[in-house]
Amino acid sequence: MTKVLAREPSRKLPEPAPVRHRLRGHERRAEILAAATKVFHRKGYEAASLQDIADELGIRKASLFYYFPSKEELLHEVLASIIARGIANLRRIMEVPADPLTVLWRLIAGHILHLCEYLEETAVFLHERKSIPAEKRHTVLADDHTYQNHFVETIREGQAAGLIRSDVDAKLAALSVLGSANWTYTWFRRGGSMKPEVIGEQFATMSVNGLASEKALEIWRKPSLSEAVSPSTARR
Amino acid sequence: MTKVLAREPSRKLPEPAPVRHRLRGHERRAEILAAATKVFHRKGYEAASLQDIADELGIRKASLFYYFPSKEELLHEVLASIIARGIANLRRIMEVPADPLTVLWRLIAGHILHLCEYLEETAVFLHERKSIPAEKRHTVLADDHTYQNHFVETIREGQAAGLIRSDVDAKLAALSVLGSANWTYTWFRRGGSMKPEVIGEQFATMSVNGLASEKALEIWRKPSLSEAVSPSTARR
DNA sequence: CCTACCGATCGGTAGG
DNA sequence: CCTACCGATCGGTAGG
Repeated sequence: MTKVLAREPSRKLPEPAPVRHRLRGHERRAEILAAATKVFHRKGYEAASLQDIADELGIRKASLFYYFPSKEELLHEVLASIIARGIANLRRIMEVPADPLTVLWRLIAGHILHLCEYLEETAVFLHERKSIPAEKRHTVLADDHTYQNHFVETIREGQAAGLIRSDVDAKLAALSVLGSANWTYTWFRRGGSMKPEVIGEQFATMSVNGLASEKALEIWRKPSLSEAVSPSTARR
Repeated sequence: MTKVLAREPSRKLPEPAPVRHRLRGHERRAEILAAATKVFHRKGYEAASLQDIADELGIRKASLFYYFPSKEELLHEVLASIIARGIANLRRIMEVPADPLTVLWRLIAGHILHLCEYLEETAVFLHERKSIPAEKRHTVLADDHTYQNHFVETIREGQAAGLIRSDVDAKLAALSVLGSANWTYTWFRRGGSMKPEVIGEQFATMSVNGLASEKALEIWRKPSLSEAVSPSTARR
C-alpha cells in the first residue's frame, strides 16, 4: 500500500526498485547465506548447485546473482563469517585471566561448544576451506592461522611455566588438540545422546592431561564449564 | 610377436581383443584406480571429472567405462580398498601381545604411519566417505565401524585393567584419539619437516597420557616405534 | 526479484 | 580401447 503513495510507477526502471531492495536486501542476503550454508553442508560445496539454494528459498536461480556475483563468493562469505565468529569466541575466552593450562582447557571446550552451536557453518568451513580459489583464500587462511595460533601460543606459555611437558612440539600438540576437537564435525548430531557440554568437558580434559607435566598433574584441577566458556556468553 | 602366431586377424571382433585385455586389464584397472585416487585427492570427488582421470592416463574418457561402470564405482573401489588395508594393518598390530595401554599406543602410531604412507587414499576415504550413495555405503561404513571398534575395545580393556581412567566414555575417548590422528590428512605433506614417525610417536604418547589412570602413569613406559608398528611390516 | 537464454561440461551410451 | 554422440545440468548473463 505504501508503495503506491511512495512513487509513481515508471515504465522502465534503470535499476530494480532501489528503496525496497536496499532495506530488504540485507535480510534477503542473510537468508541466502543461511540457505547456502545448509545446502553446502548437506551436499558439499561442489555437489551443491545454485538451483538447490534457490529452491530452498523458493526463488529463481538467476535471482541469486542480484545479491552475489558468484557461487564462489557465496562460499567465501560463509567461510569468512564463521571464522570471524570463531576468533571472537576465542578472544572472549582469553580475556579471563588464568594459568595457561586452564586457558587451554577453556579454549578447547569453548571451541567445541562453538562448533556444536554453529555446526553447519563450521562443518562447511572445515570441509570446504580448500575449495575456495587462491585469491579469496588468503584472508580466510590467515584467519585460520590466527585461530590456530591462539592454541600454539597458549601451549608455549604452558611450557614456559613448566605446566606442559617440554618434550612435545607445541605446533604438533596444537594440531593434535585441534584435530580431536575439529573431528567432532564429522560425527556430532544435534539432539543426539552426546551433549556438547559433555564432549567439550571430556575432550578438553583428555587433551590437557595428555600435555600436562608431572608437576602440573599434581597441582592443576580442571575448571568448571560455566566459567568463561558458557555458551550463553557467546550469543549472537 | 606371439600374438601373430596366436590367432589370425579377424575383421570385426564381437568383443575387443579378449586375451590381451584379460591379462592387461587388471593392470589397467589398477592404473585407473591410482589415477582416480590422485584426481579425487587433488580436486575432491565431486569436482573431479572422468575427463580429468582419462587425461591423467592419456586415454579417452569413454574408455574408462570399459573397466568401470560408473564414477561412483570408481570411488567405491578406492574406499573399499584402503579401508581393507587399514583393517589389516590394525590386525597385524594387535597380534603382538601387550598390555592395553601399549596396544593403544601402537594402534595410534600405526594408524598414523599408515595414513602417511597411503596419504592420498586415506584422505579420499576420510573426506569423501559420505559422497558414496546409500547402497554401496553399507559395506564401507561397516568396515569403518570395525576399524573404530578396535580402538573402543582396547580402551575398554584398559579401563577393565585399571590402566585407563574409568570416568571417560570409551566411545568418546576413541573419537578424540581418532580425530586427532585422522586430522593429520589435512596438514601432512610428504617431504615436509614433520616425519611420520615423529607424528606417530608424539600423537600416540599424548593420547595415551591423556587417558592413563594415575596408577598407569607411574608404571607404564611408552614402547619404541620399531616394535610391532614398523612401517616395514606393512609393505604392500 | 523475473524470463529467457547461453556455452561448456557433466556422466554415460551405442557400437565397434 | 576408440569415435561419435546424447540429454541433463552446470554457473552465469542480458535485460528488464
